[in-house]
Amino acid sequence: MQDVARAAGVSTATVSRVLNGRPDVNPELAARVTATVQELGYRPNGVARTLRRRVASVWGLIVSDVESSYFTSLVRGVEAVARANGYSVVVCNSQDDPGTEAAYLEVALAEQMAGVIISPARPDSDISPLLARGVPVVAIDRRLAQGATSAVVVDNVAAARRATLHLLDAGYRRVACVTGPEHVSTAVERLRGYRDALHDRGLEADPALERVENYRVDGGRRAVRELAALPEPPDALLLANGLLTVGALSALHELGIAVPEEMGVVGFDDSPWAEVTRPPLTTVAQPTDALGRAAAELLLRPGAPVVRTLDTDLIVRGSSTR
Amino acid sequence: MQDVARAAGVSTATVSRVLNGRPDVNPELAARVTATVQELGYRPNGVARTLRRRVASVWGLIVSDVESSYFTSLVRGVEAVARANGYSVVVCNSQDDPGTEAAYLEVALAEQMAGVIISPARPDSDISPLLARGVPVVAIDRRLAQGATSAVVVDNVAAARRATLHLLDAGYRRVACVTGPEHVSTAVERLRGYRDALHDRGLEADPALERVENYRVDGGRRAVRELAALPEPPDALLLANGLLTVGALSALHELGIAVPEEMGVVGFDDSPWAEVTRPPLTTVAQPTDALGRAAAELLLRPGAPVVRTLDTDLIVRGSSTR
DNA sequence: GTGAAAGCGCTAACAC
DNA sequence: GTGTTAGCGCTTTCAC
Repeated sequence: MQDVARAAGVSTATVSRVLNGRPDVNPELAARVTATVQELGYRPNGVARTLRRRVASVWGLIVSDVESSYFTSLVRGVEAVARANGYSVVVCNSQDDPGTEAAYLEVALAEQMAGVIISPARPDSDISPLLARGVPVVAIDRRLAQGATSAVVVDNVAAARRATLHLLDAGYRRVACVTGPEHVSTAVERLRGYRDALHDRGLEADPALERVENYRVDGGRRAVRELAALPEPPDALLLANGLLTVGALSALHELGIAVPEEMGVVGFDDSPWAEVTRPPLTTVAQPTDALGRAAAELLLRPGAPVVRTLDTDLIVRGSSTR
Repeated sequence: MQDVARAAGVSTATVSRVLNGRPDVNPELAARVTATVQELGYRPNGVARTLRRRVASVWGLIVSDVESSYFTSLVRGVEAVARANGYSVVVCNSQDDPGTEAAYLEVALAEQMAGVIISPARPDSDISPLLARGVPVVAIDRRLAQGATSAVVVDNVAAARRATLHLLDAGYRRVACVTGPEHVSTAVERLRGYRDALHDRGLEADPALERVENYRVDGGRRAVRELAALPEPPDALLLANGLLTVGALSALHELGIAVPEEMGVVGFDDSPWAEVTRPPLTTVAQPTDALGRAAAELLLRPGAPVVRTLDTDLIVRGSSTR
C-alpha cells in the first residue's frame, strides 16, 4: 500500500479511502490511485484489513453433513444473499461431531467471520463465545437450546404428521417411523408428528415400530432389516431424512419387499434421485433455497431472536399408494 | 494477551511461546500461563496471528458444484489429512462460474489461506496470483492448462472406454455419449474414451450420438429427449457425470423407454442412490476419498508439479445388461 | 480534501 | 530461558 501511495504521490490514508470507495476524495486523486493500483497489480491484504476492522467479510456456514443433499442445497440460498451484500460464504463440515463443530466455531471466531449459520450437532452446542464477541449466529434446520439465537426451521411436526396421515389414508395399517438421534431436534419433532397422526386416527403407537438410528444410509438399512424381522412387521415406513431413506430402499430391495404393494414408503428430503427410484419416491420436500435465504437475512439484520418456520411440501409419487 | 502476560507475571513473548507449544519455556511458567489463559477465558486472535505469520492454518477447497455428490465426497478425504496436520478446511462453491471462482480465489489470497485445492471451472482459471505469493495449489478432478500446478485426477479416457466396451459387449449396437462442456477436461477425456472404445470394435463414431450438455440434471434430460427423437435412436447411453445421469434416467422414465431392454445405461459417479434406481444403475465409481487425500498430501508437500492419476471402478448393476 | 500517526493482536529477532 | 521491541498491512481518528 505504501508503494501505491508513493507511486501515486499520495498518502496511504488516501489509498485506503479510494480502495474503500469513500466519496470524500478528489476524483482526480482517486483516478490516479486506481490507475496505480492496476499498474502495480496491488491486492489489498484482507487479513490486515480484518485485524483493523475487527470483522472479515466472510460468513461461515457450518453444516452437520456435507454429504447430505439437504445441507448442500442450503448453500445456494445463503450464497445468493451473501454475495448480494458483499460477503463470501465458506462451508465447514462438522460431520455431526461436537468436537469438529467446536473446532470450526473456533475458526469462525479466530478468523473474525462476520456471521455464522449453523445446523448444530447438538441442541447445546456452545456458541456463546461467538455471541460474547457480538458475532451474529443463526441456527438452521435444527434449534438450539439456548434461546438467544434466531433459527430458521420447518414445521417438522406438521410435516411428519401429514406424511403419516397420507400413508394411513392410502390404506396402510402398520406404519413405522425411522427417525434420527434424540439429540437432533428434527428427529424428535418428526417422531412426534408421526405419533400425532396415529393419535388423530385413533391408533395406538407401537414402540416396536419406532426406530431411532443415525441419520445415515446404514441407519436406514439396519432399521428396515430389523423391522422386517418383527413378528408383526410394518406395512409402511416414514423415514425422517434423505440418507435414511436411501438405506431403507436399498434394504427393501435386498429383502425383496415390494414397494408400494407390501410396504409404503415416504421419505424426508426431496432430491433429483427421488423420481428415478423404483417406484418413484414420495417425499417431504423442504424449501432449502428459502431456508438458506431466510437464515442469511436474519444474519444481515440481527435483532431480538426469532424463529422463522417455513412450510414443507408433500410430493406424492408412486411409493406410497397401492 | 497483555492481560494474560500481566496476570501471569510474564511477558507477552512467553505467553506466545506457551500458546504455540514451544519447548524452550520453563515448565513452571508454562503452567502458570496455561492456568491464566483458562482463568481469563483468553482466546488467541487468529487474524493477528495470520497477519504476523503471513499464513493462516486454513485450506480452501474450491469446488465447482457443492450440489454434486462427487464433490462433496471429496471433502471427507481432504478433511482427514487436513485435521491430522493442524489445518481446517473451508469449502467454497464456484458454481462452475469463472467470476465466482475468481472471487473465491481472491478470498483465499486475502485470507492468506495456507493452501488451495480446486476443481477449476475452466482449464485457464487464473491461479497465478496464488502461485506468485507462494500459496500451494492442487487441481482436483480437472486439469489446469498451465503446467505449474499439481493435479489429482482419474484416468477418464480409460474409464469411459471401459464403460463403453462393457455396453458393446453386452450387445448394445448404437451407444451414445452424453458429456459435459468442452472447457471441462473430464468431459473431453470421457468423450475420447468413448470414441476409443468404438474404434476398438471397428465401429464408426456417429456425431448424432455425441451430445455436449452442461453437467447438470437438465442437461441429461434434454440429451435423452433429443436422442430419443432421432431417426435412428441409440440403444445405450454413457453419461459423463452423476447429475447428467439422474436427468437421463428421469427422461427415459418419462418417455417410457425401458432400461436395460430398450436402452442400456452407464453413468459416471457412484452414489448411494445408484442401487435403488429402477433398475439399479451401472456406474463408473471414482475413489473420492483417495482423491481428496492425494490432493491434500500434495498440498502438504509442495514440490515439482506432478499429476497423480487414480483408477476408477466399473460397478456393473442392472442397467447395462439385457 | 488530505496527511501523519496510532494501533488492531500477535510473533520473532535480538539482547540479556 | 525470558523480556523488549519492531513490525505484519491496514483503517481511522485527528489536525491541518
